[in-house]
Amino acid sequence: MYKKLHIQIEDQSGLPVYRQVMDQIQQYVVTGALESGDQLPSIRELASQIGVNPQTVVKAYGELEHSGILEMRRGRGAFLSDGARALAGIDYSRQLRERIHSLVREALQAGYHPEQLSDIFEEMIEEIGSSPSLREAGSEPDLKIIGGGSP
Amino acid sequence: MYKKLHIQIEDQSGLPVYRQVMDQIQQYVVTGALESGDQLPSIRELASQIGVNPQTVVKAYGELEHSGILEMRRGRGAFLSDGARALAGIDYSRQLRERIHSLVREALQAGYHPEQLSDIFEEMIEEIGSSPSLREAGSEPDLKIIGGGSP
Amino acid sequence: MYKKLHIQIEDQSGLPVYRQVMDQIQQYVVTGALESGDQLPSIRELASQIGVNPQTVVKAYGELEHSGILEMRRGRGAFLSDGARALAGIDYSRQLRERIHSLVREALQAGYHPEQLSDIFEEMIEEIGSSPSLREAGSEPDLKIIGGGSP
Amino acid sequence: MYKKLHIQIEDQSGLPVYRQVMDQIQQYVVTGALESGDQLPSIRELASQIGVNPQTVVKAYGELEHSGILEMRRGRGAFLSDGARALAGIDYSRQLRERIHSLVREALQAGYHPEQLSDIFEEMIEEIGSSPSLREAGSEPDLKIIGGGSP
DNA sequence: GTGGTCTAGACCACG
DNA sequence: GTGGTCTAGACCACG
Repeated sequence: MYKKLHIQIEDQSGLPVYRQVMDQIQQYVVTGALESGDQLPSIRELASQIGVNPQTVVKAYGELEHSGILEMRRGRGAFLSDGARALAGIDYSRQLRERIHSLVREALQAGYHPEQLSDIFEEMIEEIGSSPSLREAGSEPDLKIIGGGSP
Repeated sequence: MYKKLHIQIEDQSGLPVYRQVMDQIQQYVVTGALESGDQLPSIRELASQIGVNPQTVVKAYGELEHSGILEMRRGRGAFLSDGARALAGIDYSRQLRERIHSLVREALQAGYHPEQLSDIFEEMIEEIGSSPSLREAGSEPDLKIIGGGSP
Repeated sequence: MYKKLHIQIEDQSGLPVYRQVMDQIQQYVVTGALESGDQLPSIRELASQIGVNPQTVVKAYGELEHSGILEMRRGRGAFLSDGARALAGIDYSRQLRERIHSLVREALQAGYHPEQLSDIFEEMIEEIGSSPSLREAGSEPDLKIIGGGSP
Repeated sequence: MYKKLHIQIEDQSGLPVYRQVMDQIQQYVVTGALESGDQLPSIRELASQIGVNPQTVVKAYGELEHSGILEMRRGRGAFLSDGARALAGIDYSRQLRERIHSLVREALQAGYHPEQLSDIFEEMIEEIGSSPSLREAGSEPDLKIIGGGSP
């Protein structure tokens, strides 16, 4: 009935959990993995999946609703709004390139050698790319369609 | 008498202010813009400069002291410790790996292929790594020396 | 649900309040009165019990967390870490040596002969070491268990 | 003209420096090493000897004056008052024994073996007792008479 | 001037 | 309920 999200929380990052949830959902929208009308997991479902308190998901969904990306329909669930993609922000690939750019710039400035940096990247890509949860679904590796279309 | 820091607080980032202060000072140390023995702005000075309560800077400086990067000298000020660069480097390299990890995870999760991602990285590393500005002007990017030499 | 601590603040001692709190909790751990996994009073609870501002307890708990003795779990409380006893023991033994050092220095400085001092020490050690109360009742001297077992 | 004091400041103790100065002077009085009418070093003299700021000694002398132990005579110096010994407190040897007693009790309770404790004591006594600054003066090892009697 | 501690009170994130 | 961060303001120790 809804699309299963793979949300991963990092404790070290310093970012509030609800924000990490928000960011990752928003990212799904930006990449087109989630589309207008799609149903999200219920608050309880997502909370238990990622191992946090339901209130934390309530907060994340609430913020997304506030920004117009999500619509909570009482008794039915959470759905991506019509304008979701436009609201979710700029082109993800541009955003991604910018993040990589500033990361690389900073690291080289901090004294890392290009080869070192390259090695770390390759190591991470291999490590994460070969993890079982991502390997299956191909081009949309972290999204599985659980039920049908939108309501 | 001390080195003026350009610390930029972003309210949107979700990171606590004291953490942003810590991270940016650490970045100065890692890039070599701040060196062992250098005096930092006083707590009150930095607090008023970035517009926060002194206690917030106390917290940031205190954490840096805990990690051995800073030395607080009562009545005299805050100074970079002898092993500052090495210690900051260790911290930074851990943080860098975490940032790369999240970035890669998110990108793969969003549907990028490992090869695509790898290509973008290599491209960025080559582009930035070959720019001449990094090896010259980049070493003291955001710092002005106020007053005389170090104490 | 948590172990009630009897923390006594001495205004005359010259030691900061947060330090007195730290030292006394550490003492509980070293003597085995508090063990790994035990829950401590909440910050607010302890603060109101000893009549100080919560921030003061935050500082004490924070320092103990830094030294690895305590684990703060957001929304759940403060718990003694796994290695608490070993870590507290290291700290304590350092402090003990310092205290003995000052005491001996002061006494010699005040005119005591090394032999006199040595005699007093041996006398005390023998007197206290042979008292039976130490091996029985002494192990949980100031602690009452509130509520059920440990979490 | 005045009695030279050997004051030793310990940075780790957490006690304010001015208080360590006070305590040690008071101790000299209690043990009889300093007597009514004796002149103390000047503020500057003592400050430079122990390596602290003169204001710190001002504070210590001020507190001792406040408690009636010291008399500051403008332009002449600092002298022990008539009632100094009575005001300085109880018999030092009793006080010393009490400190040793609670230290030993605590350490045994914390799990130290009597032999361990004894070893630490002997080690400290030997180490400090053989230090050159204490070896010379015999029964009043840390006090040298610099000038004559009281004014 | 410098850092260090503490209070009273607020609001947030999380369970 | 729990801990975490921040403010405004005070006073202390030290140089």
